[in-house]
Amino acid sequence: MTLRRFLITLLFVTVGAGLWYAQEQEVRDRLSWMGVPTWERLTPLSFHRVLRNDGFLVGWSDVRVGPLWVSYALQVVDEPSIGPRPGFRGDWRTLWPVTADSYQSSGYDRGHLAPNYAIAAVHGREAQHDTFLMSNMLPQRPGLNRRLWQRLEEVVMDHFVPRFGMMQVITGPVFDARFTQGALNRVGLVEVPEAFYKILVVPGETPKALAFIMPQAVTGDEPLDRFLVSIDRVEALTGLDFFPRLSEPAAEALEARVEASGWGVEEVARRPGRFQ
DNA sequence: TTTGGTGT
Repeated sequence: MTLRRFLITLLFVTVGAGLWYAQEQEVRDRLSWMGVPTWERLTPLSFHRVLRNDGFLVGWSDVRVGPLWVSYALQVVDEPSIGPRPGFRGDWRTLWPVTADSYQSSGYDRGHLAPNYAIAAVHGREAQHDTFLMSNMLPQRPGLNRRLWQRLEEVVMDHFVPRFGMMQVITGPVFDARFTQGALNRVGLVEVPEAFYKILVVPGETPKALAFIMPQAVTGDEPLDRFLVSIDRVEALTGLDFFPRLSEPAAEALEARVEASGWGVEEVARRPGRFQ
């Protein structure tokens, strides 16, 4: 009798775990392309766990006390209706006490990784709410956050997405490898990145990709194409492996070089920002 | 405000 009860319990647990796993895979496939980023070599600095949000995924590091990447899809929206900006909020899933006032008087902005406007336009109000979780923030210098990065976000949604119809985006931090410049440089508990990357992919038979790395110290008026890099370069600086399900030849074709032809970058590289 | 913080 007890054995039978045990076997029935085991059956339920197995089926439940299987259903959870299948659903998790389905969500991850929908919010990423060719697999979520993973680590090239497993070290404490590259280890992360995946937080599921409405409209985007976050690769959360308990060592950096911040996200290592976010992944989301964008598509053309004819008449986006954007609700007002909700307030910043802590995320209990991170366990770390990072709250809305954690960056207070630090000189750093709470910089969105998954952006408010684009996520709200494409994925709706609940998703917009999730972009204001502190697990989606990193300390960003105002000149970068409000100016150069804002210009890049605007160009993605207003130029690249209409040009190609849809786009997969991965964005995140680059940390300084030097211990005192990196691991010890924190706002509260959160490690301050030295730069940020953004990878844009147009899926298809011959996928196209564009990658940028932008440092903290910018004026904000720089042309965007000054910051173009290869995906291999981003992988070397972050220790992450992007698009792990891509075959070796396809990865080589997509990641080894800067291939900006067809994107029309020069048309938008000097487009001015909205602020200041 | 398609980004934000500071000081009142």
